[in-house]
Amino acid sequence: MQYWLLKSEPEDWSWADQIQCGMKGEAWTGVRNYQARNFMKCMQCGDQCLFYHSGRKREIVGTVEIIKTYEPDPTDESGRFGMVTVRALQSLGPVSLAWIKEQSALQSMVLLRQPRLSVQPLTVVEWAIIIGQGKKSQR
DNA sequence: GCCAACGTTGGC
DNA sequence: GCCAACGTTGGC
Repeated sequence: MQYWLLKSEPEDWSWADQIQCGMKGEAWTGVRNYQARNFMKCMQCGDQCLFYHSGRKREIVGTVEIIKTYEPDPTDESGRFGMVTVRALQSLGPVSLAWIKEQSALQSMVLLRQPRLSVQPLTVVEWAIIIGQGKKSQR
């Protein structure tokens, strides 16, 4: 079981959108970066991911689960990139990028080192710290 | 709106 | 195969 972080511009695909499609989930299309693609190829059903809003928001707002592994992305005409399918698991109180930057235990997160990478691996520790904070800051 | 970081493209 | 030019992403 692996942990990941997925980034999305809320204007394109928001946490509210993700929740709205419920148990059937939604295809995570549009990744056009080889490093991100390679991480998606490693994903297995049951792996869990933090859902991060990039752009204006810059915060983690929930978790999703992989329910379908890597397959070709029909929105990619070149045929080079693929997608996975994810469904919403739970909402979290927002965990902001600013907060993450303040945590000494989170300084090695890929999010801080490679801010442009849209699919990233997480360590169990990073996952646990952020989930803890997300539950604490809920409502 | 700006800019740094990074990825891709294309000429050589 | 190198590298300059260019485009995109995303934080500030």
